[in-house]
Amino acid sequence: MRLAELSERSGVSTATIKYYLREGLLPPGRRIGATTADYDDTHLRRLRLVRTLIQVGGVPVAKAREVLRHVDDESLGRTIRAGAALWALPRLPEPEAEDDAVVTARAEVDRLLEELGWSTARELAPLSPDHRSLVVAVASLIRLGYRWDARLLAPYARLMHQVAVHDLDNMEEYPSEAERVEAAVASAVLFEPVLKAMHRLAQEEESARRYGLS
Amino acid sequence: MRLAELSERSGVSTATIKYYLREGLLPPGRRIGATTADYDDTHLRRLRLVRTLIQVGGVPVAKAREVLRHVDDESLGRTIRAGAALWALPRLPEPEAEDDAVVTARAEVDRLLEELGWSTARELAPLSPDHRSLVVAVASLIRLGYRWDARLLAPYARLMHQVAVHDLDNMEEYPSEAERVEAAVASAVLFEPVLKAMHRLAQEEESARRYGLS
DNA sequence: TTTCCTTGGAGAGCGCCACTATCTCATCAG
DNA sequence: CTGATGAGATAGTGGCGCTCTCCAAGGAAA
Repeated sequence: MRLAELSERSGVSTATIKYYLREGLLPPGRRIGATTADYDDTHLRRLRLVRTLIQVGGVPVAKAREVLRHVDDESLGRTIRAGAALWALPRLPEPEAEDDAVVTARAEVDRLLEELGWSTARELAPLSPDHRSLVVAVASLIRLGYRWDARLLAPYARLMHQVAVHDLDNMEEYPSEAERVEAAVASAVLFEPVLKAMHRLAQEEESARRYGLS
Repeated sequence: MRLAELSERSGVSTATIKYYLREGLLPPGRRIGATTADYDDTHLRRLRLVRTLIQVGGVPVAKAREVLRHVDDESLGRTIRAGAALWALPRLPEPEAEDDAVVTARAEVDRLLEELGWSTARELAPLSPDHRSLVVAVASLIRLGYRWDARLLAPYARLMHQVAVHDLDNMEEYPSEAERVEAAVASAVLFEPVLKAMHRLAQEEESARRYGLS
């Protein structure tokens, strides 16, 4: 199919598609003439993934390119490939300074991981952007005066572990390697809005049950 | 305290504080002279909340102003006040068109709520931005070819309900009304990064347990 | 063949947004 | 008196996701 058709089928303007091509988010079409290129379903699929990353996931274009580079890197094994792609997703900004809140937060997070027995997470702690994010978020809570210690955090973490078990069970359904890596990225990005929305709906529901709607 | 001290204690530049004052995110200080105003701990506390909303929560300035307006609205009862503040938080953009994916997603979400017995969420569905967000996110999943139906979503929703129960238990610890409303907002905004980070750490952990680190 | 529309490609521009720099003028401390 | 500091207002900056405009070369319709 040509650019115009790709645009029509995806609902993305040709100008934007050209932009994505330029930015390397979408591989170029197969050239079939000096002024024409041919796009296929893989382009359509990739375009939808790109739009999802950017519009739903709020992933900046530069980060999306990095993520997709890992997704396409066939030289890597499955776990590493998915891991690299996920680690390239954007997170909270670094803590500006190693202040008291950050130090306390780090200690609590470390204690939490120990209590949970998440040995891999503990080993990877210095490297993992997720570990850092967690520390930053907990530090913010502390700075606002909410005292969240490992004991309070642990039940949430255990619930998230259950969620992760579901995730991986679902992921294993997909037959090909590439689909599983893509599914890992898509679920990481799309699952957050889903969980977020469910979380707030659950809060509304539970709050209405406890206190009514007044 | 004066502006300079507020700036120093919060780590936010005086220029930025002036900007927040102008934008109405921070109430003006008590004027104690033609060229001086006095700020107190409530300003410091509010400033930290504003920074958290903007930097950690990624809430745009205009939205933050709206949220805070509800937080400060003493004419409302507790549930409505917290609800209004939470509903003012930003979400996924509206679906561009009511296409097949959106229709299917809406049906699945409605079925999910019924299956869960979340009657309040069902009543509020047409109004709730969270319901809409959930539909948009599920529609994206569908558009990407992942068939998530109510049966698959339900376990996640039940887990989120357990999380919400914890949230409200924790919230009840706070003595004053204002603190509880603020805590509701702060936990909605800060809890998402916490859950997100925990979710990804849990995925890494579980994935390493299943497949090793190779 | 001629005419006109479309294509790929590339640069510049736009609109939004969160600041940030600068300026003015009034104070107030030493 | 003087120099620093404060409040207030305006204009500017930098990043980002597009979007506009132009161009030369095809390719299709008459």
